[in-house]
Amino acid sequence: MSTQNSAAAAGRPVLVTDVLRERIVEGDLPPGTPLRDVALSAELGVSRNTLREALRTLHDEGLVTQQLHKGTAVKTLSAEDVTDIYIARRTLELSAIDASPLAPEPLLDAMEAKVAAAELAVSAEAWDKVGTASLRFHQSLVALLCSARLDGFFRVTIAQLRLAFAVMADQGAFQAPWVARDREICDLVRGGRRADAAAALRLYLDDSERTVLDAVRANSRTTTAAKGKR
Amino acid sequence: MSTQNSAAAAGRPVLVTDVLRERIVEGDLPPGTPLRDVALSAELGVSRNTLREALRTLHDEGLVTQQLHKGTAVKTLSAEDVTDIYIARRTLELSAIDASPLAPEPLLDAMEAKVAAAELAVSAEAWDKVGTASLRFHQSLVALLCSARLDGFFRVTIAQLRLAFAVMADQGAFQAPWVARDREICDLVRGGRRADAAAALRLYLDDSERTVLDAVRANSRTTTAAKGKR
DNA sequence: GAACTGAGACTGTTGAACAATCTGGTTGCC
DNA sequence: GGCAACCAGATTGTTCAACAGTCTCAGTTC
Repeated sequence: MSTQNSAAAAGRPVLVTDVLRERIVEGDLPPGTPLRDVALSAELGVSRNTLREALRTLHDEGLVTQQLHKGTAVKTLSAEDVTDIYIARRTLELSAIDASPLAPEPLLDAMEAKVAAAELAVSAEAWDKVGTASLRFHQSLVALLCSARLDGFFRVTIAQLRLAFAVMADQGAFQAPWVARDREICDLVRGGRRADAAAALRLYLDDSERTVLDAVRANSRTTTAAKGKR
Repeated sequence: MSTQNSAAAAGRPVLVTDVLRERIVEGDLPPGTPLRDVALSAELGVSRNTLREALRTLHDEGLVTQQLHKGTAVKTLSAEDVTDIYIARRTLELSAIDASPLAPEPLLDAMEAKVAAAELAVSAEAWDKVGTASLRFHQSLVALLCSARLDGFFRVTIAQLRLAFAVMADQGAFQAPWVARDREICDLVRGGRRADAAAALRLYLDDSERTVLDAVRANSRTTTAAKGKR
């Protein structure tokens, strides 16, 4: 009766996986950080085997890299990863707009609620929360497709994208325009103007990809320079 | 994702995962089969912990179900799973046709090669191979999107679909028309007639979904009846 | 300065052990 | 006879300790 499991029964490995995933996508464990199983298992109070299971799941989710006998480390996104992720985003999000006329009303409401939440974060100037809130809107957009599998894939993909966010310089108030564009897209979808919504989303994703790519390239330059200098 | 490095650097857990996945999608281990770790680890010559890691990966891939303290079993697809999977198929495959004009030529050649392989299986009357060969064509279609992540997701999704194939009555020569339609779609894509290709693929997936749904429903009826009788 | 070498650290994997939980059958009671 | 409590075996979830294989890196040697 020590720790009540409020939700459905979850084994320890998934608990540990959730903790580590949170730390990684939140930037607490920056890309490149080695994840030593003996140290982590001691810190989290679980056995090495349990921790290894968690690391394997994170590997399957693309959040960490595993090299035989070299261990596990938080993944550093390459430029190819970013373009790959944005192909997936365009595919799913544009398809979702296509399918929006068939989507049940509650899902559209949920989508609007996510935009509102993002706007709230902006007006509260909680810049560290804005990026996450915006991504939640895009997640709810994909949810219009009504496929749990696509939802899960998109969630994992977005988590990977946050690996890049973690190393980006904090943009502060410069994040507000993204939310305004989220609102525009959301309203166009709700208004049934699919073509306009798709066009706006396309531009949005192009701009977003460019921004993230620049950040990733800048980061890779500094890290390789640091390594070279050493 | 997990089965990429054919050459070296493959730990035992991924080896075991590959073996079990193969047995499952090949129908060797039919849906509902319990996977007892102690027996399996002995049979495969690995420790229980190693086997457990493999089972977790298969769970993450949606090929098995895991209930706390009730163990692991080969997943039985529900009707909802099938519709879910076909939403994903429509989303990815139709998007791939949209993107086909931008796809590099070698990928289009590879796609055509997969159709030819399927046709070869038909003319050889190797009916047990035809379904797999056809799915490989659809995999190569999605590959036109040029996203490793989408490729991996589609591979996993198709593997789940094969769980349904495994319980379907062997249709023998009735599988030939599917390959003819694959050929038609392939040629339309190569000819740049995207709209026609998309229309043909849409009909194809509708028919395919209906077929699989019927099989899954028939199977669930028999299994529930059998359980009730017992 | 480059190649060899050896110690230490870490990973990969195993086997045994124990607690918690599920399952099916048995007992006892009405 | 039917039903509930219950008990024993089986299976899972998790831990721990151990060992071999491999990598890293500093020190040594030429």
